[in-house]
Amino acid sequence: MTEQQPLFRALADPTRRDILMMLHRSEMTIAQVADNFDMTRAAVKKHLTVLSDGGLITVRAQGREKFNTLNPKAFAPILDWLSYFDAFWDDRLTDLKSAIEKDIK
Amino acid sequence: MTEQQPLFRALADPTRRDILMMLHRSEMTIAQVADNFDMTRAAVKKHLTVLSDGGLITVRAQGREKFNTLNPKAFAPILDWLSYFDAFWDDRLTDLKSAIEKDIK
DNA sequence: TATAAATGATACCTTTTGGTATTATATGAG
DNA sequence: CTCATATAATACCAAAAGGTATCATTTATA
Repeated sequence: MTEQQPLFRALADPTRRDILMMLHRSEMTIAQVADNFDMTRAAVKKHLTVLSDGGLITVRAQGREKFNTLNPKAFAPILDWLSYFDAFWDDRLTDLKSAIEKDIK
Repeated sequence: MTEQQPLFRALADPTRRDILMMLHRSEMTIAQVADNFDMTRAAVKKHLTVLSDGGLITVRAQGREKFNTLNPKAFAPILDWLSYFDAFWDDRLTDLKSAIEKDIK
């Protein structure tokens, strides 16, 4: 079992979930992310570190800037975990299946 | 937007995720849940309260006991939230779609 | 080179969180 | 009724989390 705690922890804070939404649109430097929040860059940097620890973002240095990029693959373990609760999952799968089959026709 | 913070918060603790796994098998009283952990009943009760706040379990009183039951529907908002990151979602959908199409043949 | 900009690294503070201990209340069994 | 059992409620504690302030380091740029 891969360590899932850093991932769940990373998602537990609303600021961090907001950051992920932003990074979904485009990669951003720390300063750019910080501009969107009413807190210091240092605080935002801490959130980015937690997101990185959870594998949710990757960081690329370019000159004096650091570009933070969303890593969508990191969400997979959450789906895997959710799939354990198959009563719920089955309902969703059924919906999805019928939607797709309809699409195929 | 329904308040999703209590839900994400409830999932952030490993003990609480373990409790959900247990309740997936069958509903349990507080004492029964507590028997599975190396901590006091009071501590377990707190975790159950957080899970209840997140809508993940429902509690039914029967005599002097309280039966805690998993509420799988509460997971839905997480999937909704995940679906926002469609790059990830599309991959999963693609896999799912091919699996289903294969099944149809 | 001098200086501003972007980030890194600490130290520090306050609040929240996860936990215990203790006491009280309600209910089931003799 | 009496006593054990299941839970509730509260106070308390240590550690983690979220945040600020400050100073150092690296990199563009005038």
